[in-house]
Amino acid sequence: MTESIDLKDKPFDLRKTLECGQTFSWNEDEDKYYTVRNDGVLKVWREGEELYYENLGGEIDPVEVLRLDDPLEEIYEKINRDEVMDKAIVANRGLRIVNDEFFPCLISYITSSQMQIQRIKKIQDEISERFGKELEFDRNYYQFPSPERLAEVPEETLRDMNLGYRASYIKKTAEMVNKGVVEEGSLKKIDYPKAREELKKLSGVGDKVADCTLLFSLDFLESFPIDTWIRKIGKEKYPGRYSKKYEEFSEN
DNA sequence: ATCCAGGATGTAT
DNA sequence: ATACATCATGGA
Repeated sequence: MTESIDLKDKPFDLRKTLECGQTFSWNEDEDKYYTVRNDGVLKVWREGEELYYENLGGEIDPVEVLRLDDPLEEIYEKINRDEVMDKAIVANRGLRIVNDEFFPCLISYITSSQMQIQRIKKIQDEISERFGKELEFDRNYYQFPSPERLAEVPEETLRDMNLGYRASYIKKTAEMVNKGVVEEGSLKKIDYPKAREELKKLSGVGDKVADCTLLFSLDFLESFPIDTWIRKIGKEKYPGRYSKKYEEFSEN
């Protein structure tokens, strides 16, 4: 059954949101985007001021996973403090922070170290197709594998997927999450600094990967990940606020 | 051929 | 605490 959401007075750019590189859990097929969660698939597409969506085998709420209720206009007003921010807002209007699943999000950002976005996406898809559960609806879909499943994949197999030195990080982290060393439910109950320290116990998880995981899958909107680009732009545009120390720069 | 891409880790200051 | 080399691999 197809349903729809009215996007009038609600800035939302579907393509920018799903292809800017914040999430690696969405794919495009026949002009519709889809994502797999649990045993279901959510498809979304836009026509004019309507966002249409369809659930297959589950009930995934697009408002939740695409954060459609975030008050973007209010946020724009609040952060529009200079010319630089104004340009950024205009150029990326309608780009929303997504709400991803914890484990796939975590693994994708461990993969992301020194990689290009399209490669991260490719590897994320390969992991799902090779190790994830297959779902059959109008066609075949693949879940991202559970921690339990990914933990039993040999490191050598991961290396064969051109993950390089990240193979051991992923292997170890999958094992740790599977053993419950770090647990999603617990992370959501503690505050940002503590959750961040917990995540950094995982192999291959440092400041940046921890912040991305916290922001995109655990609702910690106070997280401000600093990648090479943000660092570069920070140096250029905000020399006064810039700091070599990750946390200090992030807070400014 | 050389450099860089959504960084993290181990080791030496 | 901070600086540096090192870690695989693909693409420009």
